[in-house]
Amino acid sequence: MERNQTEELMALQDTLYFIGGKWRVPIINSLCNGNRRFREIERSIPGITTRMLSKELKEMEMNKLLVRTVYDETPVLVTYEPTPYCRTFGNIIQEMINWGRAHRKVVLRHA
Amino acid sequence: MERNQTEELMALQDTLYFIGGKWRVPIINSLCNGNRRFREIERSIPGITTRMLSKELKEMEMNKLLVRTVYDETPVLVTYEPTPYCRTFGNIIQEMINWGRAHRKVVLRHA
DNA sequence: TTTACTGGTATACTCAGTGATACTGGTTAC
DNA sequence: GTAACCAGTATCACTGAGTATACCAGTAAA
Repeated sequence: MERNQTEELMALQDTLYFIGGKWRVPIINSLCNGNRRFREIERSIPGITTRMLSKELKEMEMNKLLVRTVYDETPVLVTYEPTPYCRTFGNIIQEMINWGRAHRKVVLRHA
Repeated sequence: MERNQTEELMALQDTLYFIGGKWRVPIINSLCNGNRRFREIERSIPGITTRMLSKELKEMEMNKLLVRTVYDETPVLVTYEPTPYCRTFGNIIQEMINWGRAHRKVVLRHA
């Protein structure tokens, strides 16, 4: 019981650490919704800056959450494709969306 | 489709805002696991400081996530009881625990 | 009487995450 | 020629979430 509680907490904190930060989850969601190009993702998440998006996408590429592909066309075309690993967050994100919908009236957003 | 995507994102960001911060989710989890007293909760979450726990518990009381009760015994006894509202995070937390377990090997914790 | 528990408060600090703004080099459309 | 798109980079500034450490009053056990 006690041991189990500790193990649960560690699993929980691993997850929290991995999706920590303000933008990681919205970006995963955007990719899973079919957005692929930089400006497309940027537009799909109001409030995010190019700087933060760029930074997050780089980290996510390193963490194997997405694959960045540069097509040598003209003009140059870059796509960000979510990996199957990225999609393992589907359940968490869906539950978060469910919660947000159910409690829309309660939460006061910060501007 | 486009409209729907925006609505989803807002629900998602509401949730993220509400459970934002490093300690909120672990505290909810601790309460839901049956921990009730201040030092008990504190011990159940390694790394948290009294200051952060105190701060979070106050906010959570204001947000109706828990009820703080002072029993006028000797020595004084204080309990923190999760509300049904608090328990609505059960699904999200369970999914986070599941994810953490499944990907234990991949994540590198900080410290 | 000294140690350790309870439920916290007080003060000071720090730094990572985020925001704001501007800019680049190339392409296409008007 | 100029305006707007693409995919970003470069600086600078900031702030508040989180850390570290110490402390308090009361109770109780050794």
